[in-house]
Amino acid sequence: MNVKPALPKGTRDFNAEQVVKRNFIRDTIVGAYERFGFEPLETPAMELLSTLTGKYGTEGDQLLFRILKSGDFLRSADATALSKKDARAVLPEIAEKGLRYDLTVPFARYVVMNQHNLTMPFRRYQVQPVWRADRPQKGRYQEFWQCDADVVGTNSMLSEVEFIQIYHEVFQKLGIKAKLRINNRKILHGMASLIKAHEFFVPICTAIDKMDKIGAEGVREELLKLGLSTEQVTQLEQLLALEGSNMMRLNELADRFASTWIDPKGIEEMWEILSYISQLGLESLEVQFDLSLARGLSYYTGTIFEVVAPDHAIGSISGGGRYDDLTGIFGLPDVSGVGISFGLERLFDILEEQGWPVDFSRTGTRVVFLPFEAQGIPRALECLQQVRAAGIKAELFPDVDVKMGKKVKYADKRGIPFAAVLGSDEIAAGTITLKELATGNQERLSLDELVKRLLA
RNA sequence: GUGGUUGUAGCUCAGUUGGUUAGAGCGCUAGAUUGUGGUUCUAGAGGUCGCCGGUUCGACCCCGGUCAGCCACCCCA
Repeated sequence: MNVKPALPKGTRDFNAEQVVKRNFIRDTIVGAYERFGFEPLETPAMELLSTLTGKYGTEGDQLLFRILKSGDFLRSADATALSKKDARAVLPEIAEKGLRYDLTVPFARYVVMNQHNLTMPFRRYQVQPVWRADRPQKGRYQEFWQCDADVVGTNSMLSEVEFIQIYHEVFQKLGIKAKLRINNRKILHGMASLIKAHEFFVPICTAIDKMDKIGAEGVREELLKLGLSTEQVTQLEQLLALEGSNMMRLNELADRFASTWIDPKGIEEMWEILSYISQLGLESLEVQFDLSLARGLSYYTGTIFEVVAPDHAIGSISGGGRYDDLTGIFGLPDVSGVGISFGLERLFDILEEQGWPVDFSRTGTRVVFLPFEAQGIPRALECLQQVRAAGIKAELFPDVDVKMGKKVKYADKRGIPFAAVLGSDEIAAGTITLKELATGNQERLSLDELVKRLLA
């Protein structure tokens, strides 16, 4: 009986070319992280559900992949829960582990577990896959890779400033035109308080976040549907419609907050960030203080980041923010953290669309040795040792019985630029015939000459 | 999780109101070419029409279900 080979929904294989390209993105990001002093961390694919649940909002909890207990787990499960056929009641009985949903929560767990061994502020980066039971779409997968960096143990806005510098560096190196949208949850809270509708904080955020998708009119309708009065909505719209530079809008907002005794903390934080980065001259990254940015994981409490590529309709390519109490849930209060996360596959998709900043054609095997018959193999092995010792990627075509035409064809199909032919003539003369596939030119060379030629 | 849409050869796609042996291009294999690939020519292989069930004398085609891709919503990298 044959099973039909298939992949689970929302997962993919990566062939050689894709892996090389993905590694390029990964190396670019990791290189930036390391230059900023972040050190690596890896955590398990699975975490206890007690670690994961409740961190991502009700939506997020539904997207968690749960792992069934081993063994005859139904026998020990609570009978009444099972009899109700209520998944929510049964799940805790039959599953205690889940696949991680992001890298930030496992990081927070790690920080708390290792708090006595970590020197604060603690900075780490982490590049690993995460899983979400979401419905797949373009640029949206059930298994995807995140490239995170986080700093915990400092309230300083310099952390935010550093992440903006990292954004600048990474997108410049990748050649992606990027726009960083930045806001602060505290400012959003202030806005909700200003219109005296703080009890609607979360739905207000989801509504105004849709600004660029459904427009001002659509947002207005959503807000009214929440039960806000026309005056409240109008007041909110005035804030969202503020014009001018980042600083001008921030100052205007500060005035309004001050006149109504609203906590200015968020404003101050944003002001600090914006003034630092204005001195850094980050020309190739557009930074936009955007009051309509209201998304992000539910644990964010301060700064929130989102990066979009304006030339590509693929959603956000990076997100992040500050979380004041993520470690508090695990028993370590008063440790503020801030982090960002790049979505590897979305960056990949963008670069596939617009082209890559480097040429990957020279990354594979550079020369393949083609002995005519078995007598050529010892000579080929000897040559290969020397060629490889010189740092050249080289391989041997192992089957001598096939015709030379097929051997050369192998080189051609693999995209190997050079074929080194070893026949009885060459062996007798102590030479190698080196054929350049692209031109068809070939020349008889000594081994030293061949190495020199391949290094050119 | 909700709605829509697509699913035919390795790939991109045709397929007559349901009627006998389901086609094309590219790719693949072999030969022309027993020390040489890419061009050309010749021949060939490859499909339980996503899967399961139903209607029918008969289903790639109609109906139901299911799986997967894509799109919109929700949310997000």
